[in-house]
Amino acid sequence: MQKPQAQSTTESTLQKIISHAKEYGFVFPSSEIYDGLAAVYDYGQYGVELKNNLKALWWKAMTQLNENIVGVDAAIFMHPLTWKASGHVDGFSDPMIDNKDSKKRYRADVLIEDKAAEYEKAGDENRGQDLRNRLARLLEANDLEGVRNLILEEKIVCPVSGTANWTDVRQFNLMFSTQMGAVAEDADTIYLRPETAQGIFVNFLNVQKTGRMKIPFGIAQIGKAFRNEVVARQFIFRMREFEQMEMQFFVRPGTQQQWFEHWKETRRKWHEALGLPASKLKWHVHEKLAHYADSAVDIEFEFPFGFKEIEGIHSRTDFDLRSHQEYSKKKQQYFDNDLDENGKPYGNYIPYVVETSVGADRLFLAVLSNAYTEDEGVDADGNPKTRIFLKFHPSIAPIKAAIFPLVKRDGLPEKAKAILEDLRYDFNVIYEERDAIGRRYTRQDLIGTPFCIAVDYQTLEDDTVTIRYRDTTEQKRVHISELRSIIGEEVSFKRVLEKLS
RNA sequence: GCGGGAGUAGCUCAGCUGGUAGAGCGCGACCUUGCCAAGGUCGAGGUCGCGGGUUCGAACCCCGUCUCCCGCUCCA
Repeated sequence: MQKPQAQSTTESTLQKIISHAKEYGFVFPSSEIYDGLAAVYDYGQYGVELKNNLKALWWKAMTQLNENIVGVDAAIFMHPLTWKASGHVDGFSDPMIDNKDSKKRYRADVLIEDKAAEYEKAGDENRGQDLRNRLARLLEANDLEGVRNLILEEKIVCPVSGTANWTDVRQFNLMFSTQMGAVAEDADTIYLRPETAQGIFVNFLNVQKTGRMKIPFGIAQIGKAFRNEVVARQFIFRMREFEQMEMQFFVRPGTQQQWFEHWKETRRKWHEALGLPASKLKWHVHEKLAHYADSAVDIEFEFPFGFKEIEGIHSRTDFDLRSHQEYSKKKQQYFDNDLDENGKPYGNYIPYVVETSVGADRLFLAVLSNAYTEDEGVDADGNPKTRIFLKFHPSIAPIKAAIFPLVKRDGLPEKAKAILEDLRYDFNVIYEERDAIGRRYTRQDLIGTPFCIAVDYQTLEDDTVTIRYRDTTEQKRVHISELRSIIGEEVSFKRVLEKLS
């Protein structure tokens, strides 16, 4: 039997990347020996190096290269009121209902609101308003059965099947919850944070005061977040456990638009500096804004399955700090000593916030799919073959260089190992002597190692080695003493970050 | 959660009308070799996703279930 043809080349590209990621130790399905866990993945030996490099590069760009941005690492567990204040408890769940005939799913509240709008359009304002009021009361009381009864009572039918054969109304809360404390009945429900941002907002004053931070300033954080997505798909693009790299920039009210523009441009440049081509990046401006935002734009990358968000830049106004002030009863304000146009201090205010938020796993997938390269060429016998390699920017490659003795005797291994010993404290380098040297080159191509260093008989005479470049497969003969500076120059974060200024 | 497709060795797959599993590549050891997936010898690795059922006998037929991919739905 024939394997079904892939629907399109883009789908098979994703398939190839998933297979490659698994086969060469980048990403494994979680708990695979138990059949895996839906939408959860583990990073393997090379994946973790790549991801760590991406995080380090982001961290450097956001904190150390900005005098006024510092980092925090907040706990995943937070006081339950945090999520009341942020709006996630009320706004992060939806009542859903399915029609059994058409198999279509709807938001139950939307169905009823549409019906109300229908009445109003027909001129029956009272009946429409009455319906809305009843819905509001049911939602307030979390009476899902009541919502369903209301749908039946109003004889609301599925627009597709035209029937009223409905399932129960179910609440899909996107936050994971658990209990804190040893005794469950006494315990409070604790949520796993659905975003890292709140860990920054609740520490705004701690950092501002202990760091003597002056507005405008930022707080950066890298950490895990959790969302119980109804549907998690597309490999590591949408996972239930994922990692965010985000920075909240606190600004004087009224200046948020200029800072929004600033970060929008800065962040896009960062992705380009990393090697994501400009042609594969685009803006997506949000038409419908989240409850906290006054401007929002995504940076989208062209994944094998189309343009999708890798980073969001949001102007969050003072929504979060103001809300935390209300719930915590602690003033979240800042005294601004700078003088306004009238020569008077700006004084007390709750800062506005501009947020940049990258999905670390999405960035990983973007970098991996961008790096995946198939080159048509010929093998040593002149037969056509495909050379597959991962074209990572050297600064983020899991392994920076592999050192090979040309043969496994005559003192070449010892010479090669001495080079390894000299370089390993500065770079992630490996030594390999098994198999023919051509195969060793290929193995390094497959995991994206940018440089291979070969020790041959000439090395014993004059201390020179060949350095072979992954992308071109070309070789150059250099002195051993030059290796540190050649590799160091290529893999330095500076090569990436200097493009930002 | 619904619909469609898939699950056999690390990877890609073969396995006929049911008769208790194979190939290529890869992997490990050794020999030979020495610059782009070389050759030879030997070897490891699979309760055919899992659980039931039918049958003398199931990778294959039936039922259930899990996971992945695609399309819906949802997405702060």
